[in-house]
Amino acid sequence: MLERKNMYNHKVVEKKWQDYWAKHDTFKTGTDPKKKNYYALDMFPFPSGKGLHVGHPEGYTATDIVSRMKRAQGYNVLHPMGWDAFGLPTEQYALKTGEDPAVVTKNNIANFKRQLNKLGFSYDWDREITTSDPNYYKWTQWVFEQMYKKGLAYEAEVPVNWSPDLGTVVANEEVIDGKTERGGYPVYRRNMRQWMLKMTAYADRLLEDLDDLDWPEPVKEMQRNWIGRSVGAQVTFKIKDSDKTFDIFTTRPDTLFGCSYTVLAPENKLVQEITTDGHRDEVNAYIKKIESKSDLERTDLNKDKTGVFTGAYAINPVNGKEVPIWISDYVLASYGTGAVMAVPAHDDRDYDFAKKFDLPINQVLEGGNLSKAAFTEDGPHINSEFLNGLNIKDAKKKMVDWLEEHNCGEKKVNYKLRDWDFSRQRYWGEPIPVIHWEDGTTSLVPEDQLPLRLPHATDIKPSGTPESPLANLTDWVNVVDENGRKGKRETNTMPNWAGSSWYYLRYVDPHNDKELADYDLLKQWLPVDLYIGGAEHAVRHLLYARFWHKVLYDLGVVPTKEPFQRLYNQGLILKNHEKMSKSKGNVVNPDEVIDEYGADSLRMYEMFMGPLDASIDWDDNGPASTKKFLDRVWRLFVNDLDLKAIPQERIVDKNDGELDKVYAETVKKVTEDFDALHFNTAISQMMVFINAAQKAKSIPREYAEGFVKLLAPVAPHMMEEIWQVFGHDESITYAKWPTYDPAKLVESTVEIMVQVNGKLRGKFQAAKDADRDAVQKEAMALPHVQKFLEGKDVKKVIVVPNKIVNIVAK
RNA sequence: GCGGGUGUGGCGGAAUUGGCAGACGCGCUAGAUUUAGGUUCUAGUGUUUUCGGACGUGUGGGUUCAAGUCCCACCACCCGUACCA
Repeated sequence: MLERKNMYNHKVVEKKWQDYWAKHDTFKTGTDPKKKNYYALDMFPFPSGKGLHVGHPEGYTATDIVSRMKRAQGYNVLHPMGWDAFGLPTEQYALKTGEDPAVVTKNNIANFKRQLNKLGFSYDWDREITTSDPNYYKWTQWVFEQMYKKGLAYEAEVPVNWSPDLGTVVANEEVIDGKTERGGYPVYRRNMRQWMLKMTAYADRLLEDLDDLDWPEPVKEMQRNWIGRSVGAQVTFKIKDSDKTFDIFTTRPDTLFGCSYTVLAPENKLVQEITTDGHRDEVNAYIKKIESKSDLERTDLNKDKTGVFTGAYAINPVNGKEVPIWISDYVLASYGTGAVMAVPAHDDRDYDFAKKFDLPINQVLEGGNLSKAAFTEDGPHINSEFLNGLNIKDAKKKMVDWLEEHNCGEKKVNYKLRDWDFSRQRYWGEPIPVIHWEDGTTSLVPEDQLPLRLPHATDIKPSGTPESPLANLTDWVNVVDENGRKGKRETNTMPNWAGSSWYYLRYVDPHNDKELADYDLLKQWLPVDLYIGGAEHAVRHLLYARFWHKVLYDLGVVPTKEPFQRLYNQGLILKNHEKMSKSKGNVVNPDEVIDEYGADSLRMYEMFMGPLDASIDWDDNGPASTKKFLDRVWRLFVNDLDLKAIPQERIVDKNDGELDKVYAETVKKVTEDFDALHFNTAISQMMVFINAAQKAKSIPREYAEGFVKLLAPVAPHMMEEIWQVFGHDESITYAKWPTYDPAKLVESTVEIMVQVNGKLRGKFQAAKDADRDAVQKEAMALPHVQKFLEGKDVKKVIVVPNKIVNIVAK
């Protein structure tokens, strides 16, 4: 058999070009001041031990295609990659195996990087960053210190999931039905001193600035709902026979006359102080019982209301009536003031509770049927003295005025958004650079001593207390200042979200050891032009990053109000309609796909499988189908039957016009679709072009080269190779992006559809923009149309120019 | 529960402002080439049919000359739900 030495071999060719790109620094970020800048960013991965799965390359290929197109269109392109390297899974793996988390992380990163490079992504690796690198987390700590100085970082008592059996705090995710996932031990909510970031101080700006962002509307909507701004009133209730008071937040101050009891969160400190002796046992038993419930179980999933009476009474400020104070788990200490007034006549939750515990239901709005359900709609107020007859809106205003006048309440804006619990009881995270001194004061580690390095530890076992494993490292924890004052370092570390809240800034100036990043460079590159990542990050990561960015904006560190101008969320890749997971054994490994079909085929299939934002089932046949297409492209353009691969003879200098229209359509559609991230339809258009080119007698060289450039962002390795076969010495990367002649798109004739009563009955060719009456006449004259008009009166004829004629007949 | 999303052939999907439903691909069927085929090429492929047509975009209503697209009600599935990343 004849050895076809030049036959396309993806293993050889892909390696060849990956080496070429690395050797020539092809993807080094451009700095040409005459060019415009474009920043294409991927959500950086957590380098897990499992390696890349096929979900990762979907978003990465999308930004890579845009980056490659932008380079060809004459932009300086910043397209970096890095590692979200701290995190719980690494810590737990290290614990289980006794390995050093730093070593585990290093190995995982090396594996991820190898896999990414096999996919041919055009990253500027000179800008690689790792969140667990002290040179990086120095600046994460620096940002924390700025927040502390501005009063945005503070300490508070916050509930955590405490597992006494594991001797550690566990993540919500690790809790299943009130038991730990590992071992099935009980979990208790207990309060702990935690570092908090005052994100609520930025709630309004986080809300308002969403409007100007080029983000999917649903993502903006989810963020708005998460922030959950609601306007209402804060009302102060006095406690009977006591000088104590408590505040409640309500969005319905107009119903204050209907308040028949109040409810405190069981964790509310006041509970212990006001509970009467007769009810103490019951109250404490109740608190004990709900300790293992999550917020979600306590509120929304909670169908059967529970609660107990404290024995104490509050005074309704508006009418002086005594109302009982209950505690119930449906009131959360973390939302509002941790206390509510209950108006069972006009609130569903209160209604359920009152029915169950036989509490009075006082109607203060007219309407509904209170024997069946609460009445929550608008109507005239009754039994409300000065509010009687008013609707909700007016009554709210009048009540707020009254409360302010009488010093027992005020208008108040409340947010569902909570301050960010910034402490983790973990080893593998950024140390919080704070020292607690024996005299009760707290100080920051001085900026010139940052980074505060995470101490190397061979034993990262749980401390057995709610503190992190760092508490075991007494050499590190205990400090003495120059005056002999003793102190202890903070043992909490930062959450994984910290490093990922600002990494996109560091890529701009990754080696700067004087500041987080140079302001002028940030000005050149921000905001990020395109940010792509998983939809699971739609709310939290993006909200945290926006918050940090705004803090840095206020500090004058960054030049823009917002970090990410354009955002896009890729969907999930499923297998048999399920999420891929090791336990289900349905994980598709990109290494194997690349080995068999090549990186180009994998990239192309992931882009062709459907819209980028959809969650789509993986088809094992997919990469084979795109390989088949790429092989057709190769054979159409390259003759590799001889010793040396040469362009096919059908590629000629003369243009006979046969492919003019389809080529122009293809350049237009591919360019527009790439910009719009509609890669599946762009690829389908390229398939249409190849189908046409295969049938054509000859292919103009200009069109062949133009097509190769269009396909290069998707299948860069094979297109580089074809480009070289076509006689070019330089990489295709910076070859000018193709253009088209719009005149070639214009049609002189159009096909007119003819309907009778909305059903298609015929069609005919007509000149473009033909006369209305002539088109109507010709449509009605069609024999097949005539058949359906027989014996009927034509009532109306609708003519849509160049498209359709609909004849309405009865 | 709440917030957000998605439902179109056997499968993944396509379809400007409402205007030819099913582009492109997978799979399947038939044929050709090949010693061979997990190769390549050609043709066909929504269901049904008395071959005129009838039916068809999750379900049930509605608006319109015309609905996958707009409106109302429902069903199913997916993502998030604050210490997974």
